Amino acid sequence: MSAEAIPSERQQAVLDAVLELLVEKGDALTMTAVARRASCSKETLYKWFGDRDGLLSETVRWQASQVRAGNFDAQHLDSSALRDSLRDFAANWLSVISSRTSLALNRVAIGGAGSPPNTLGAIVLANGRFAIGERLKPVLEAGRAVGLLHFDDTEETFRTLFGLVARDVQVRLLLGEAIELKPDEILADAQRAVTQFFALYGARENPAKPGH
Amino acid sequence: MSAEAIPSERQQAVLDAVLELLVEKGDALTMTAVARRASCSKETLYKWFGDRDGLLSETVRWQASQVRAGNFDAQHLDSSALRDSLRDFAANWLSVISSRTSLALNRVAIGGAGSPPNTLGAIVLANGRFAIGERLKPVLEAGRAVGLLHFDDTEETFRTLFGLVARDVQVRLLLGEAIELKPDEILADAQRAVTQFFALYGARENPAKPGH
DNA sequence: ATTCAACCGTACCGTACGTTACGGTTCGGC
DNA sequence: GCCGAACCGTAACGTACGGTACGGTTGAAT
Repeated sequence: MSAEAIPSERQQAVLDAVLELLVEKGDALTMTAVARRASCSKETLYKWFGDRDGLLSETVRWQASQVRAGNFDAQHLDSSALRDSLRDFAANWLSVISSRTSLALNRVAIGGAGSPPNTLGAIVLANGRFAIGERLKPVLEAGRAVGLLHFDDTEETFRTLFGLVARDVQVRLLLGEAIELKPDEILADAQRAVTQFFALYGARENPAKPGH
Repeated sequence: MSAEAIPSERQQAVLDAVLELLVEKGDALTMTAVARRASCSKETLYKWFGDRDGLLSETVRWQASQVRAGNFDAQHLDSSALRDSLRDFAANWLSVISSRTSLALNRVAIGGAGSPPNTLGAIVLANGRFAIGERLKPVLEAGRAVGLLHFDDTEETFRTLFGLVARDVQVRLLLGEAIELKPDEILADAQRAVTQFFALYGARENPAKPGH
């Protein structure tokens, strides 16, 4: 597979097997185990993906292609619509970073990010943090255009929103703490983050009252 | 070494060698390389630290014992003193999580956090995220006691401050992005985080004007 | 001077994994 | 029905590493 090609159905099945094993075994994933789980030969793995790193890279892209959340349209943008969009984004982001597959992929990417070439880390960043940023910035700027938000630097503003949403959750999960996020907790957390975000960047009329 | 003992000077030299190699080689650290770098025998390594995991655990504790920042006293607590304390905390925390040694240790801990027993991840969390929380909470509560801060849940409040300080920096660094944080940038970032924090939790007189 | 414990350097063992090679099988095209 | 490509299952190779064993050396206590 070249870096741009879409994996065939058979190849997708292999990549799903990789995801399964990554969740189960963590970085102790072996090519033999992948071949056995996917009922394919190791020779095929190497023909399709080049080497172990290529297989993992393709797995990252495959998983990323599955979590693209719905787009946010900038139509009928009043305050509550913007708040809803941001809340949905935050909730989606929280459930992604706390999903077992995302955690497993981030772990192997981080574990291998020590010494170059650091292919996995770059791919994860491009498909995770930066992809979400590019999808959200138009929403923030649309909110600013209609006077609902006040800020200068879109990138900086997004980073603050990112911090308010993720807080210490991602690092704690990556380090193995067993945090269970139920759907309603995720929604409440997302709501809190958005409320705080509007307290910082929202239009000044109707000052928010954060704190609990 | 038992889990509680203080390493001897010779042992500290070994642990420093581990830190060096961890920064250089990442998770590809081998016992042979440690022995060679530290000019000691592998037999001694195993006698002192039990096994590879024990060596890494002791290294985490050793590094953590070196980054304890100065305590914050709650005397003469006016608004600017509290802001300074929080800013110093934030700046210290940013420089710690962006240091090469901390990054290397977090990477190996995260890489091994996939499958139990996850000793390293727990140790890193206890000495990092949770230790900093326990040291900062008294400051927040002292600020609340004198009416400078308004909040209900100390833990929740700290987590928000954590998010405002770290934002996406830690994850991006862990994934291998080459972000250089100069001291003045760290200080400016810390200042921004504290300003935003006071906008959310500060006393209502003198409303802050965040955004840049 | 002797003893003894700690330690260094190195050789060694078992194992596990990435990668390659090969024989057998399936299946679409002719 | 035949051919060739793609693929499966497995065996094999080379290497690298964690962990152990052992002889030699130092240095302090007696």
